[in-house]
Amino acid sequence: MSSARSLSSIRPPVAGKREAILRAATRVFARNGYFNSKVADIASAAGVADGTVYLYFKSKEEILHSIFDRGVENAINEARKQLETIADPREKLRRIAHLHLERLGADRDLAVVFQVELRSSTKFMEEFSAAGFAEYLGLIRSTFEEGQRAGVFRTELNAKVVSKILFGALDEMATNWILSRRRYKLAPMADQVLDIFLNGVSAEE
Amino acid sequence: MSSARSLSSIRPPVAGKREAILRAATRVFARNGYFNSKVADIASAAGVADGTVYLYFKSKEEILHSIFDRGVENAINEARKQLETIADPREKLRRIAHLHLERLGADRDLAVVFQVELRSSTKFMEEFSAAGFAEYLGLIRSTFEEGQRAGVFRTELNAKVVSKILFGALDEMATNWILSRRRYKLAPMADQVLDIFLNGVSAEE
DNA sequence: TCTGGCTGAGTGGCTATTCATTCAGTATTG
DNA sequence: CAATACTGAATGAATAGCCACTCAGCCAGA
Repeated sequence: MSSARSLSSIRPPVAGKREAILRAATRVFARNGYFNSKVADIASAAGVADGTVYLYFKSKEEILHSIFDRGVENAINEARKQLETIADPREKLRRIAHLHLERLGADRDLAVVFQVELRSSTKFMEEFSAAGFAEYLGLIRSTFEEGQRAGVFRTELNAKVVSKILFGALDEMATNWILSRRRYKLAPMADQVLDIFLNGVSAEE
Repeated sequence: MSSARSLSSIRPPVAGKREAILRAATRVFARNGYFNSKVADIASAAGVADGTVYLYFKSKEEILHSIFDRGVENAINEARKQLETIADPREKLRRIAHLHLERLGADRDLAVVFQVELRSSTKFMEEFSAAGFAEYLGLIRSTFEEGQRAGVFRTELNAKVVSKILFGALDEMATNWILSRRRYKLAPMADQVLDIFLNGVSAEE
């Protein structure tokens, strides 16, 4: 906390602070849980004073919201972009699954926040699901429907249910990965899930 | 609370109160979330004084633990019992899935606590998962392995991963059901999940 | 000197837990 | 049988500690 006068000013003049707080909050939330995390902890982890947090965020809750919003937005954008270059709906789903697990597997703290902290209350989840989550599920669903029209997926299946199954399976992989003390790679699980999933939903050849 | 002198003594001397508190707590946690629920709310919902809660439970957290413990124990016992009467591993898995969704679908408050409140922090989840959750996943896994030995499921699949997929899919059905404002029956989803799942894991015929 | 980003000690509100007290009901005594 | 003492479940007011958020000023750069 003792700020070296000359070095401290090297920091990027204005920007960065909001970002630093978000990153610090992700780490703190991941370690202690949202409700057990003190704003003071976040502030000190970010290297700013308590009050500074309130210059960038209205409340502790808004910090959590921001983490989620940024995360989902990035994920969806990235997915949308990559899907454009793929034609086969099966490969599209495989791509989505990979991105999903790669992203979470690359940042354990972020993963904890997404898999655990964001589900702390129905109120949270309802607000959140209204926002980006539904859109994400929708992305899976429309890809699946595309495959049904193309004849590669069984048409008698309910696309809504199917998309939940895929999402649920991936989600469980992520949650289990977090809770496991064994350190393994998360991303490769995507293929195992997709293998079973595609086998289950594919039309007869 | 005004105790009619003669009638009050008819009440079961000691029991009942603990149960009432657990039920009330389930409702209160489901509505407000664990961290936003006051012990005083639970007490008044149960029709007892604040202090009485502490005659039956060491702390607010222990109440949550108790709800979980009782729930998982019941679920596993019931599942084990029913599985004895079934031979076909495919039917066993179907049975498990049905029981899973029936149980949650029958008690929305309990479902909320299980799907949302119990995941409020890694600390909780780690403690909990150590206990009953792992056992539950194990039940699915051993059933699947039984099917592999019997030749009805593809033997090259990793049973651990497969059980997570099935659990994850069911879990997502339950969570979605809770968050949906649409009122539909949860239990029938089990068949849709199993249809795809079994199709995905079955050995060639 | 002025501006505005930043600071961090202090405030107010909140709530888990405690514990002195009450009071049925039950045993003991005369 | 009546009077008395005892027991412990239940109560709920009081406590103690916590922590999100505020704000009066500080300081660095222009």
